[in-house]
Amino acid sequence: MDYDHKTISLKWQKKWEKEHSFKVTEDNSKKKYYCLEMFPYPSGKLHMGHVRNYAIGDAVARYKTMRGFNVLHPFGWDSFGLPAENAAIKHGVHPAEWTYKNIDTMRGQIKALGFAYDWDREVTTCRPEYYRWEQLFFIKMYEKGLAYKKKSSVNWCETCNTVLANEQVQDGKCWRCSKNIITKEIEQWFLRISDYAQELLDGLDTLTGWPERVRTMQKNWIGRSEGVEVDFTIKNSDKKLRIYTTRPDTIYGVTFMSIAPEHPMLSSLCKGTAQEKEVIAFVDRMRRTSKIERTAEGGLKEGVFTGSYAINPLNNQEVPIYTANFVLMDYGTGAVMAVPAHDTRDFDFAKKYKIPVKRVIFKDPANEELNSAYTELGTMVNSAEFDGLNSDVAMLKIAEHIEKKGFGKRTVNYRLKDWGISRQRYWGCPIPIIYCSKCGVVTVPEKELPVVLPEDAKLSAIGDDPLSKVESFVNTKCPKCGGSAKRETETMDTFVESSWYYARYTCPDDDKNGIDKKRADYWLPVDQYIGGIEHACMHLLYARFFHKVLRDMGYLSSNEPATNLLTQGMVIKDGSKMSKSLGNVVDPDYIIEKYGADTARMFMLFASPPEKDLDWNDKGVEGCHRFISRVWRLIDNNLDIIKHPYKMDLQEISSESKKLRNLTHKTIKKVTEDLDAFGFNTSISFMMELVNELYKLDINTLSKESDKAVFKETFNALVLMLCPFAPHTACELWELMGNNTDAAKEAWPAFDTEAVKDDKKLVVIQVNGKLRGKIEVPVGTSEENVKDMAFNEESVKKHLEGKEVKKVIYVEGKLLSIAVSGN
RNA sequence: GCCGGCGUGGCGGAAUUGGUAGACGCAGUGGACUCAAAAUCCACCGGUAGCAAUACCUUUCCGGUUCAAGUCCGGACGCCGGUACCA
Repeated sequence: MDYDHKTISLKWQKKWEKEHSFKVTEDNSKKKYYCLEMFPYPSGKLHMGHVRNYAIGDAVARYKTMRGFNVLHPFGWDSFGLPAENAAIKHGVHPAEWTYKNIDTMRGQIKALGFAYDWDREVTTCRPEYYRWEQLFFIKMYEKGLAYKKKSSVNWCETCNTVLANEQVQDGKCWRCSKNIITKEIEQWFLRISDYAQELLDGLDTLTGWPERVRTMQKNWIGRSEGVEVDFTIKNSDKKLRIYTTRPDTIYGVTFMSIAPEHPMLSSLCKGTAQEKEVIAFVDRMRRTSKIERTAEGGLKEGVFTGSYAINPLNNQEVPIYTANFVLMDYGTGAVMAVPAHDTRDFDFAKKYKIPVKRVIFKDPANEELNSAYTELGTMVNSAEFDGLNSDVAMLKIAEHIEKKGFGKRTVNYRLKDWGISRQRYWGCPIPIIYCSKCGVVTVPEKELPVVLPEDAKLSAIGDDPLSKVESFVNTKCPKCGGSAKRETETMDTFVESSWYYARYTCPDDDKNGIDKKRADYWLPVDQYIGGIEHACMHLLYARFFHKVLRDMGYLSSNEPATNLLTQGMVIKDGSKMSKSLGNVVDPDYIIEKYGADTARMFMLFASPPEKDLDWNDKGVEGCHRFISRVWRLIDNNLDIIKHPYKMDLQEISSESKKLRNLTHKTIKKVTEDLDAFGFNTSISFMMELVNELYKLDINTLSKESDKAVFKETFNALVLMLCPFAPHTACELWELMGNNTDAAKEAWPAFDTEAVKDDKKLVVIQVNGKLRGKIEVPVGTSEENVKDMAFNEESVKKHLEGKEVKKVIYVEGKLLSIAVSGN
């Protein structure tokens, strides 16, 4: 019977669907294993990156199932977001219609690949059954002070009268009307992730199952720094300007100050001075520049003198105050002391505006010319009583001095900013807030949740705070006083939905609290999370934050969402990332149709290790297809032996069979070990080697029952090992081989520790590091005997003639290295 | 600029963590089967010299440590990813 991938795939997919084969429930008698791939945004059709992600996850889930774990492997849709709205604007389809259509298409594709998902747990984030809980969490966060409103800047297009996402800004211009965009300050909702900065940082040490580079990236992203806040008095005023510095040791080298253009003190600093006009013009120009442009890499450092001076509390020196584009209002205090001698940026700025440079740290006190800022440690000078100290010691002493004198205090700062979640968009989760002219900001009562996204928003208005134009939505009653009130018309960032979906999967039907603590605690944390490296900082940090918030609100008990993380590489074709714009996209449907789901999945795992980028190659796919067909033919041709219940007597088997058994068990051992380490590519290559050997075997030599039993044992193991990679083919073969059990539920084959033992070892002989011979020795041969054999080996002997042996090193059963001298 | 990562045949990639460099697959070459082709099966397949045995070279480049380096250390070059000028 020929290998017919279409019929086989369909047969098993139907069976899995009908029987809910991968449905799981909590079972305390088994060890749980929660395997999760990052859920997709339903953008239209599946791309190869998805196939790769889910092929990896499915191999893990199926393998762990066979290893006896109670495996939770769910799937869902991250279905709120900008592309649905863009489609609405462009094609006039309702975002909901567009989204659900895409979900149906993609679900069909996923099912055609035969992944072992528990479809009874499917979650779709744009449905009220999902987002109502998000609204509840938001309200609880608001009550705890974790959600708050503040003014914050956004990209604003004055022509379209709308907020733009960073990706909608192209070269500082609006992507739709190509007009310049400006920075605008508006009131927005924030989640206080900064409250958890220290815990998020400390937690990284516990995440030993995460890639080191993701932990490093998050650490840098959180960016803890220890420094000092110091108050500088303004000359001719009783006002003080507070700055933050991580380098108090350089404070005697301050020659000017820089403050952000948005700094609240700026207008009073320049008021009535000769510079006032210039400052106002500068601030206005900064406002007219987009956020992106202003903070662009390698951007020009510029600023203007405010006309005011500050007094350095340590030496009473007067220094000019500038406003500069590179000082950011939302980090530290929005003001910095500038030390050009010891800070690169300040150095450039001082050179440009001819501000004096004063050195306070020297490496070598001899006259060193300064061509750039000296940022290293050294000896203190020009720093009053701190002269002569090492700068690292001075850093501490000066900080203490500042605190003692009341000039300021030591503080810890984080780069991590609070998470702005307001979006002036339609296709998102409504923020459950009501504004009442009498009662102010009021939360929607729990029993009135969900605040359902109205379906009748005008598509033409989408992109321009659309909810504000749906009167039936906006106008409501105040839950407190009953008077007329207005709803919040902003929706939440879609990163909010993806911050807790993994918890919802544990109890997707819960209608009491959103998260059923008992079930959540059984399954969480996720044992293996799999997804792209691009989510290293944003999604993965938000999810960690949310997890801790949910824990503190009593919804779950664990501290982190996922114990192990695998970051998979991109799918590349012809040297660049597969993308529609480059026209190098390979359609998964075509591959499934031509070669079958098993081949498509196996190639994804075989072509490269999971963390690395995968180079797509049509011919390579054929290689995997050939392998699967080779296994099929081999079994199909020998079914009469394989189906027969032969008994194995290890005393009876021939030396040929002993060799085969040795190879089989070694293969089981290696495949198992590599699967535990996600070495899918090497696992598959070991199976290929086994199959290559089986093709060389002369079946006619299998005369004894025990030899046939060994042959049969090999196929049993091979087919079971194939399950995580090519489940349809493996299940079909298992059935053909006369088994009436489900291969996917069978126990993973175990290797026989006796069978993997070799009775001979190959010892490699090196002379002065060069390979000069190989000898086969029985296991257990003494070092002396190996040496004797090696020194008598012809190929070795001739390299030793006339030379003095200086050193001989023996690595048991592996290598003998001889070091000689002389010619 | 800063941070993180990578560099092995014509190509994707292996290499027991310092111990035979190039497993496995693709492409290629030769053969078997076939009227022929496809499919399939078998063999070869880093470079130079040689009929051959073999010798020398070879993991981006230069240097170091070691009996032994793709692997460790120092430097250079190249590529990829992240990026919020973080005081």
